[in-house]
Amino acid sequence: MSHPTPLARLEPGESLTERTYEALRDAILHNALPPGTALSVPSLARQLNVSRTPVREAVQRLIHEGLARHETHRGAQVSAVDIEDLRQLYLVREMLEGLAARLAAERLDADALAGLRGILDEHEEVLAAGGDDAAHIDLDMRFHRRLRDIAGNPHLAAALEPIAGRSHMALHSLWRAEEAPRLALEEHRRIVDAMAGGDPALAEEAARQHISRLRVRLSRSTPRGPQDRDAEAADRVAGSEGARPEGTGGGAPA
Amino acid sequence: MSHPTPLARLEPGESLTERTYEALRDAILHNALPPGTALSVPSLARQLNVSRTPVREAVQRLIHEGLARHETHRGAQVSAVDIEDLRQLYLVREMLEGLAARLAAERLDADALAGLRGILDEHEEVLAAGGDDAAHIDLDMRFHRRLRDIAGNPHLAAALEPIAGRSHMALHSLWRAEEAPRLALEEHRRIVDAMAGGDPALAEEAARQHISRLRVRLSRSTPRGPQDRDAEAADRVAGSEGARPEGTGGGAPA
DNA sequence: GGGCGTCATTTTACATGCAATCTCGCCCTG
DNA sequence: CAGGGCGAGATTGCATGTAAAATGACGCCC
Repeated sequence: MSHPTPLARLEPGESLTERTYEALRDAILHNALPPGTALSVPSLARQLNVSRTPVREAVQRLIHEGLARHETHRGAQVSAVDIEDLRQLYLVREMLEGLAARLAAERLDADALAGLRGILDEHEEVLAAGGDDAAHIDLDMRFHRRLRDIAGNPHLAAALEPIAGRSHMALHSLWRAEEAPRLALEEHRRIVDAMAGGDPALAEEAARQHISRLRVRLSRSTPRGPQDRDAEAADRVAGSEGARPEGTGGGAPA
Repeated sequence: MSHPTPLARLEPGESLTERTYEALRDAILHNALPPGTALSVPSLARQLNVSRTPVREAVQRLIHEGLARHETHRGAQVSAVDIEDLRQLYLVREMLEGLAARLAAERLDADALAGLRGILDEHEEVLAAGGDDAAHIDLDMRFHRRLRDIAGNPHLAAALEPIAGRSHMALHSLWRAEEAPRLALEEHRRIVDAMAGGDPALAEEAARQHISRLRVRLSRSTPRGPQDRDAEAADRVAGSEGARPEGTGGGAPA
């Protein structure tokens, strides 16, 4: 059996456009269509056995969300998220995940808490079973997606979704099953604990620190860092309780 | 001369899809297509003298950015941003505008500063000349858009753009040329002053307070506010210098 | 007179046609 | 053998065709 297409068959349900979009999106986020892959509309249409129209619309949606890039008369290709992109993405994510955690903490109920804990437990199992990178990234995505669902602010979710998506894309090429996954899980736990403890401000701070540390680890793993010095220091020092509400913080006043 | 269409003629330049999108977007943001207006693809195509394809794609883009809503087999219509939406939008905007102001302050150069000050001056003139709501809203949009351009983070700009767009849509139905425009201008000035003073943290705080106060004024003008009490108090007290970096802030730790 | 089924119209969602444009490999030239 | 131009094929961008579905008006029956 040959594998001319890495795309999952379209699942039944919504419109063709919607299903095509989801198939492509999942393929990209799971790295089945790695960055740089050309997204030729006619070719995808043939592979998925649909006409070009829904594929075209799905690809445009991907472009809007930044999962693909577009050049006139040259078509689309899966975005490459480079280190600088990721750094900038994390700056935005830090604010938004913090807000999401705060709102989610304010609205937390038993079901929501159980759902989050369930994801954490699954995550723990995956890590214990030996690190499967893809599985870890998937659980990371599910955790954060669940969190913003609980937050109950659709505008926040809409803003955060593409940013989180692009962040996760980059992980496929950056994470080599080191310590990072375990650190991430620990930090997820800290967020959930703050939420369960009924402390929205602490939850916000924990979520911000989580992203902030991802950014710092990124800086460490790459020999670029100009002004990342102080951030690294903050990461080394920061305890588990909400230190400065500033999280990343700008420089001191002139 | 009859006005069968409130849509500006398509401006020459980019692709038809792009120009159609911009025409529709501007019409919505300037309230030429008020919330609830049906966006029938064939009808718009006739009015704009293009085929349905570019119109369809433009409408989908609007939907994606939240300027229009979509129901299956029922087409799209211009979104209605209600009070609750606006409150939730402001929560997100507060974080993002704060980040934008901080980043912009860090990257500020003479040109950028002159550009911002120019907008402020124009704004002052408009207010002095007597309040034209539409002109004010337009300048407000231009100010914030310029700010995020200066910030130089495309991911932030992409996240903020639709949120700011929807926020501004709502103003058409909410602002009745009272004190709000002047307050907004004063707060814009405070942001720019902090940036000019080389204080990114203060700029961030000023931007957050700006949005936070918009939200509080919103709560005051509508008899809803459940937990807005403390926010109103904060607004009354807050001085011009960066008080708590928290801005809106959650409660104290348990 | 009011509720209900029916039908015409309109629209969406998808399919396909087509010209202009781009890419890329091949061949010709020096 | 290197370099440049050329042409074949593929792709984009836009236009249009079409079945299925929804809406709303109309008339009919009770």
